[in-house]
Amino acid sequence: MTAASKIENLSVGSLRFLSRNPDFFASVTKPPAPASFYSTVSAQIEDQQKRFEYHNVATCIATLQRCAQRNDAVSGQQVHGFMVRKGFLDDSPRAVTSLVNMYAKCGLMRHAISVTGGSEDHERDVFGYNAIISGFVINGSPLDAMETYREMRAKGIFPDKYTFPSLLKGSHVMEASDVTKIHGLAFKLGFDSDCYVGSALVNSYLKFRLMEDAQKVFDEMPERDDSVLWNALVIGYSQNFRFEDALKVFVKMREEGVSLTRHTVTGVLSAFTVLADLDNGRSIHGLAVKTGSDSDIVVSNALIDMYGKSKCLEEAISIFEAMDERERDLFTWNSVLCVHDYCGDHDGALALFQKMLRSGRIRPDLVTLTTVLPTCGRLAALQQGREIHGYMIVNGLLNRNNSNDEFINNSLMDMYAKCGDLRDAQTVFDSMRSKDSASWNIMINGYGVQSCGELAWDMFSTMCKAGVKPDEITFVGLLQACNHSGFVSQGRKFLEEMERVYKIVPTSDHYTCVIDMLGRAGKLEEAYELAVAMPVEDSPVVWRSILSSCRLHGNTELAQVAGKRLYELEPEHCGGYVLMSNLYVEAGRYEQVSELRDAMRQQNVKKTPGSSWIEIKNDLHVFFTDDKTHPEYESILACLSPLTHHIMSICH
DNA sequence: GTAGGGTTAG
Repeated sequence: MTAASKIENLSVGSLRFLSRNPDFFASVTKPPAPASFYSTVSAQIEDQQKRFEYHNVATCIATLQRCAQRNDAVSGQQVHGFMVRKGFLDDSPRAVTSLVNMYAKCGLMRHAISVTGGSEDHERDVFGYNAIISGFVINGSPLDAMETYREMRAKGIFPDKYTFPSLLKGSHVMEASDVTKIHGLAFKLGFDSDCYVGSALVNSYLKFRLMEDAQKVFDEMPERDDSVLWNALVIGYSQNFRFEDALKVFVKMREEGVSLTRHTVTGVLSAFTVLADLDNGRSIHGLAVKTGSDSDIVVSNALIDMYGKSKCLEEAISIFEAMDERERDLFTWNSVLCVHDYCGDHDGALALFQKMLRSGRIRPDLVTLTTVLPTCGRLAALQQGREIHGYMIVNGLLNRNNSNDEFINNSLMDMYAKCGDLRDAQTVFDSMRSKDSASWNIMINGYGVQSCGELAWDMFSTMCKAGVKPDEITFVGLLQACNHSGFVSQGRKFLEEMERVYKIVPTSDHYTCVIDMLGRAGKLEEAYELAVAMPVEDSPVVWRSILSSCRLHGNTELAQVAGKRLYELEPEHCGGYVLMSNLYVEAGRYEQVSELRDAMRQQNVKKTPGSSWIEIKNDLHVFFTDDKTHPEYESILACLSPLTHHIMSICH
């Protein structure tokens, strides 16, 4: 039993008794602990007690603050006993407040409550209420804080300027009208011009997206030289996706000479991260270096995120490498893992994950695992994915009734589906108590890519019956499923119903799926007509798809049209040239082939050879076209040939 | 009194 839980096990009643009978405090047992630890702590406490004999209320308060910082309820309790004996609590509301804060910060709210009265003979004053309200908010019970505030108001006790910031910190569980009411009272009492109250009000309004109210509070502040006030506005606009306003505030802040803090830097960086605005992100990095805030761990994490989301993996890595290994926190690791995955370095992401585990400093949490699972999926690393699943079970990260359930299970399902293990994906899916649209989408897509069109289709019907609204992604999966299974008329029907029945406007992705489906099925004219007539802009993907269908069905005329458009859209990309070249080779038009090769040389287009690979017992085996270098080449071929023949016999 | 990380398609 830990010292803190031992104290928590004393009932509130017994503590009240202790407060009134100071001598009894002396008999409270010392914390149980291993001998070496015990002797050190006990020596420290005795030492402190000796010093207290000569000390006053002020030193007690200072000690309590240290106890709170160190989460050391045991020493705090010793100080408590001493203060009771000396009668320090009787005439110093500040002393009571420090004591309450100490218990609250150590997570012992029941003790905090008992110290500040609550009994009939010992009424709580505004200081006591402030401490309790703040304690509830610190300990994640903002509703209790609100209740305490109402009780205080009902007793006719007026809040002071310290009440509002604490109370408003829990405003995310309130109604917007509560904030307005609190604001009204702060105004009446004249506290709304206090900069702490002001920034708390700005923050609360921003949480409810009431930007104009927040801006008004800010504009009416008599003194605006406080960074926190500005930071609140910058961060608020940023989080509400009003990046231009965030930047305007930031620029104005600079003009007015308000000093930047690490909070300003992270706030404004998050705007540039979402916008993937590398140039401005870099400027902020420069500013962070100038002001010295780049050494802050949160700033470093935000920089990793910014560079990564701008696809500058190397710069993200250099920030990560420059950090002190002991500073790197969970956020750092999660950011750097996510960024590797985002930039397509899936191998790097898995290697880093292994490094994180080996370092032993930071334990992966659910965010880490939900980041790494899709990476496993993309690499088809089923074994690693399974190990992570096992880790989650062993560490009790699953089966918890938390709000992240869908997130985690969706990542697991996706990993299994991408690795081709649809049975396990389905098992996870079936075990989920609540499913969101992503859960259904993952299964629909999973069945779709495995050419299990009917199963994908069934999933879709069940999803609709379960009352989950399909979204854009659902239809991408569904149309893909039709494509892979050759359900041409059904695919066409879904595209038409999307807008008419489900009120979802098809995007270029949806058209691309259908065009690809039509092309593969040999309906080249129809595919071409749709590409020309569709109400969205055409993309290289569309024409590459048509081009490869032309090759499949030997249509050189349409191929030339598609090839021309593809060249207009992306002259530097090799895909179009390769497709055209193969097509000309098959048609025996070797003159055009050499023309194409010249064009490629002129444009400096290079073709990276495609490869496939498989991982067996931690060994990676890679294969290129016409590559006979594998030591087991002969036996692989012996297995492969009958399979190829079998597939061909089914297809024809 | 203020700040940072995660799932589904293409």
